[in-house]
Amino acid sequence: MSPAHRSRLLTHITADLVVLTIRSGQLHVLVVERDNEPFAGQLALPGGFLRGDETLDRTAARELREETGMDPGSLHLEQVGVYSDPDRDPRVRRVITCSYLAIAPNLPVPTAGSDAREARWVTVARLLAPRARLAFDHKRILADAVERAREKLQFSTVATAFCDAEFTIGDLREVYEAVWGVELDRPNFHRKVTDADGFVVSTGRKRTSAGGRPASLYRAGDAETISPPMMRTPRARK
Amino acid sequence: MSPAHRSRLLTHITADLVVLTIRSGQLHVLVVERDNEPFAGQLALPGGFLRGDETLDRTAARELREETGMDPGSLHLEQVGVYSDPDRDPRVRRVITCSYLAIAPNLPVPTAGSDAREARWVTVARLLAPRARLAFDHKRILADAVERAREKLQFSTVATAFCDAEFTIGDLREVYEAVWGVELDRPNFHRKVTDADGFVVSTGRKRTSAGGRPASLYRAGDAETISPPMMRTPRARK
DNA sequence: ACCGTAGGTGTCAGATCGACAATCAGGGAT
DNA sequence: ATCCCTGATTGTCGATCTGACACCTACGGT
Repeated sequence: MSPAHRSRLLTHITADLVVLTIRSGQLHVLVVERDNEPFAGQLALPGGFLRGDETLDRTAARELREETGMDPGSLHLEQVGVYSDPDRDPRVRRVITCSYLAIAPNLPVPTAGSDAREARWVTVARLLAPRARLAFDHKRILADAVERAREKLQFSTVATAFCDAEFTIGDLREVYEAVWGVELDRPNFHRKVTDADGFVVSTGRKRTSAGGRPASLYRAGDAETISPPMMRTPRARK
Repeated sequence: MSPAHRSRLLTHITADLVVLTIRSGQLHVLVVERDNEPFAGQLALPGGFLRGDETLDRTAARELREETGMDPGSLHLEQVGVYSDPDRDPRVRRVITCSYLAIAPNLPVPTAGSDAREARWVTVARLLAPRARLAFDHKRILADAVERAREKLQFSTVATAFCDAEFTIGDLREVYEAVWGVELDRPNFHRKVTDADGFVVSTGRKRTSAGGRPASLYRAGDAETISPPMMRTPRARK
C-alpha cells in the first residue's frame, strides 16, 4: 500500500440522495450548496454520514428528512450503487458513498425543510451538460441514478411515484416524456396504461383544468411491474 | 446511540461474490466453507475486505482471483447492493458489505484456485430452500443476486456470459431455462435470438454432439440490451 | 355560438408471439 | 445399409400487440 493511503484505512460511509421530480415538464434534481470545504460553494447532492446504529437505508431516509424536509415514508427510495474510488473525497478520511434514488411528486417545496441548507431544484439537463460541475463525483452519481430511473420506467410502475395521489393519464404521460425526453402518442399511451393490469386504478372523479375536456383521475395500482414493458420509442422531441 | 453500538463507529467494508454458473442444467453458485469464527464450518459466499488503495470493484475482482482462481477479466462482474444492518456481523467491528454478481461459463473448476479455500459449486435451489442456512446474511444476498440475474436475462445479453466463447443456440436456451426454471419453446427461442440485433453472431462453424443434428456455433454480439425483451413465459417445468 | 385544447375511442396495417407441424442431419442400433 | 432417436432449424397460422392517425367529446374562453 502506498504511504498516501496508509493513513486512510479508516473509512467513513455516507448516503447520497438523487431526489428527482418533474416541474413544468422538465426533470429536476434536488441539490444543495456546500457550506464547507472541500468544494465549498459548489453544488452537491444532499447526503450525510452513516451512524453507528442505523442501516444505510435509514441514513438515506433520515437525510432526506433533515436536509430537504420531505417525508421519506411517502416517496419511492431505492439504493442505486456504491462509489468507492479512494480519491473521490480529498479529505484525510476516506469516504465511500452509497447513492439512493428518490422519486417525488412536484408539490413539496423542499427549501421549506426545517434545518435544511440551501436546497433547490435544478434541471437534470443543466447539471449533466458537458461543462457543468458538481462536487466530488456527484455528476457521475447523478447520471447513474437518472439512467436507473429511465430503465425502471420501462418495466416498473415507479412513474406513479412522480405523481400526486390522484393523477390523470396526461400527468403520467408527462412523466414519461420528461424522463425519457421523447414525445409519446397520446391515444396509444392512454390505452396501454389503462389496459395494463394493476398499473392505474380509476377513482370515479375527474379533474377539469384550463382548456380541454376533463380528465379522469386515477391512483397507483398494486402492480410493481408492467408486462409487456412500456417502450421508449424514439421520436423527435416536442 | 445505544452503548451496544458506541464501540462500533469504525466499520470495515467487504465485497462478497455471488458467482453463478450452469452445470448440467442447474444453476449453481460458488460457496466456501468458513475456517474461522464466526460461522466456522458453515457455508458462505466468497469475499474479502476492501484495501486502503482500491475500489470495491477491484476488491471483488481480486477476491475472485484469490479465492476461486478465476480470471476476473474474462467474466461478467457487476455490483448488486449494499448490506448494512448493524448486526449482520456479530464481530466487534461493524462490517458492511457490497455484493457482486459474477457470471461464469461452466469450464473452470474453481477448487483448482491457488490459495483457494475449500470452494465448491452448490445448486442455488438447495441453498435457497427454506431450511437451508448460510453464514451472515448471505442467503439474502444470494437471493437478491439471483433475482438480479433473472431480471437481467430479460433485457440484456448477459446470458452469453454463462456460455463459452463459442456456443450453440441450444446452450443459450439452457441458460435461460436453468436461470428462470422454465421450459422454452425451441423453435421460437431460436428465431428470437438469431433475429435480435447484435445478440449472437454466427461463426461459420458447427458443433456435432451426441445425438441430433449438428448445431451452428455463435459468439456474443455487440449489443448489451435486447429489444423487445426476452419474455419469461410460465410453462410447466421439465 | 364558435374556437382552441386536451381527453378518449375507433380503425387498420404491420410486427410479434406462442403453438406446433414439418424438415434436416447427425450418431447408434440392427 | 437402413431405421430410429435426438436435437437443430424452418414454416405456418391465428391471436395479440404496436404505431399511426382519424375522429369524436367536453370543457374554458371569447
